[in-house]
Amino acid sequence: MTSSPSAPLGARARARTEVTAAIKDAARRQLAAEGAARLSLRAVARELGMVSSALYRYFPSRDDLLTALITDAYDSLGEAAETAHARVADAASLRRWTAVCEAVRHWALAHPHEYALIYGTPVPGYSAPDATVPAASRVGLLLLGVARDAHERGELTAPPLPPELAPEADRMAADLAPGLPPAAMPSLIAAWAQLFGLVGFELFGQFERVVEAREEFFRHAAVRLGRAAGLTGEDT
Amino acid sequence: MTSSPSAPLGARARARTEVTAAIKDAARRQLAAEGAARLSLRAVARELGMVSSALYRYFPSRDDLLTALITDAYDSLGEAAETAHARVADAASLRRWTAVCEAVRHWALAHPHEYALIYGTPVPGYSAPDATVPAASRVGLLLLGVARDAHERGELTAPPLPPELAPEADRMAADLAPGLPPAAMPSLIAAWAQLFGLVGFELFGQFERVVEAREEFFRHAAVRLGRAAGLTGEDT
DNA sequence: CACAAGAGAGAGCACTGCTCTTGCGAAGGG
DNA sequence: CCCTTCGCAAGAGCAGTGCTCTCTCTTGTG
Repeated sequence: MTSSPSAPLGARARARTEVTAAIKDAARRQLAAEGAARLSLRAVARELGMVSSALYRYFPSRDDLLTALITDAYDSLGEAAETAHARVADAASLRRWTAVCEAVRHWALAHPHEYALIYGTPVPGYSAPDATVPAASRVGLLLLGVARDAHERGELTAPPLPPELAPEADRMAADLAPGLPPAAMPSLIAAWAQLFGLVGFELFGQFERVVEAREEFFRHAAVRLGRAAGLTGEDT
Repeated sequence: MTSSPSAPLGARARARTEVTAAIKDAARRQLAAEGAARLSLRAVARELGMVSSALYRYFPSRDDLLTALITDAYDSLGEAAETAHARVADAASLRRWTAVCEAVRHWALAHPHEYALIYGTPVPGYSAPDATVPAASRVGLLLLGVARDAHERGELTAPPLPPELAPEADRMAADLAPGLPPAAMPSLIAAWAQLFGLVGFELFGQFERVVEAREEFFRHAAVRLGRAAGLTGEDT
């Protein structure tokens, strides 16, 4: 224990957090330049003028460094989506929905390797060590929030639901979005996943020779995604 | 050149193709067990009782081995989808659509690492060296084929299209599916990408604590995906 | 049958993640 | 104010990786 929290914090601890940040920065640079597969602890150490073994004082393993980067990436994407949403907070529901979708796409195009890190192949065997869960949920929760507002304004109509999906829909609503009609949940969750299908395909080259007018294509797809999720009204 | 094609083929060439196949088999086993990141040339060689340098007679680099596995994976998925489709060749369009979707999902669940290899993060920097294109297109073309049949039966209604997307839609129809109404193309392409969003999210753990009744959820989502793509009629 | 071409072995280079030991210097208690 | 502890970095080293080069021997083929 060192003194009170968020106070002086001890010169030693301060240095530690600084070095930790420097390591993450260098790692993020390498990640952006070369991708997660080529991220090397030794190269990071070299860039910082330290020796590789010294890094292990800050991150017990390469995977832990990656986990830190993953959480940061989720947060960065979540924040980008949230600020984009805030910028159109007064618009109609569908407009806000597409704003979030486009923010996700733009962030992904701007940070392809970080996007790959969080929505591509899970890197080490697999992971997602629970600590990443809140950060990972931000975009999904944001979309659900848009839907909830739409519901309150009467701009959400749940599509018909097959009876065998009713209990699952009830559970989803109870767990994830109390206040939303259960029948709307499956479509919303599906739209969330489908959004990342669109983004991932564009980013990972699947649209090569298939979709040329990417911007217009995505904008249209986002609107239709919102409609499929139950949003009504104009996309002004 | 050795003799006529597909004839005796020379005992030497035969041995070569056999060893090549054995290498790919061993590599595929390792891929399925450990994932692409942990696939090691030396381990493959060990399993085959050869020395690592001998492998380079057959694959000039690790990435070339991976590329071969990628093509095989695309083909395996494509074949699975095609046989599943053939099995319901007489059913209504929407039923055939969902059959393909479910085949994709089941193949992915059965071959997670191979799915990750082709639809996850591009492994080495990036690749897709054109040789993979035909294999990679099979599922997409199959879905377009379902749509074309539906169109001929009058079971496809193109959704409204914003005017700025019209030229792109024309190009898509001309390049990918002559015989389909251009206005249907963007929705079909989007549905194709969105299908893999659903599958990828389930496979990569994004549905943890979110979707529990995966089977029912996906079946419903696939139907709605087909409807969003323009398919009408029953999903018998 | 002679011989070149093909295939495998082995050593070695540069690199990786990670561990363990050693020395140093600053932080903090008596 | 001294002295001890503790955090930090360095270095050597281990096991593993992809890949190259050279050498040898087998084997199919003209």
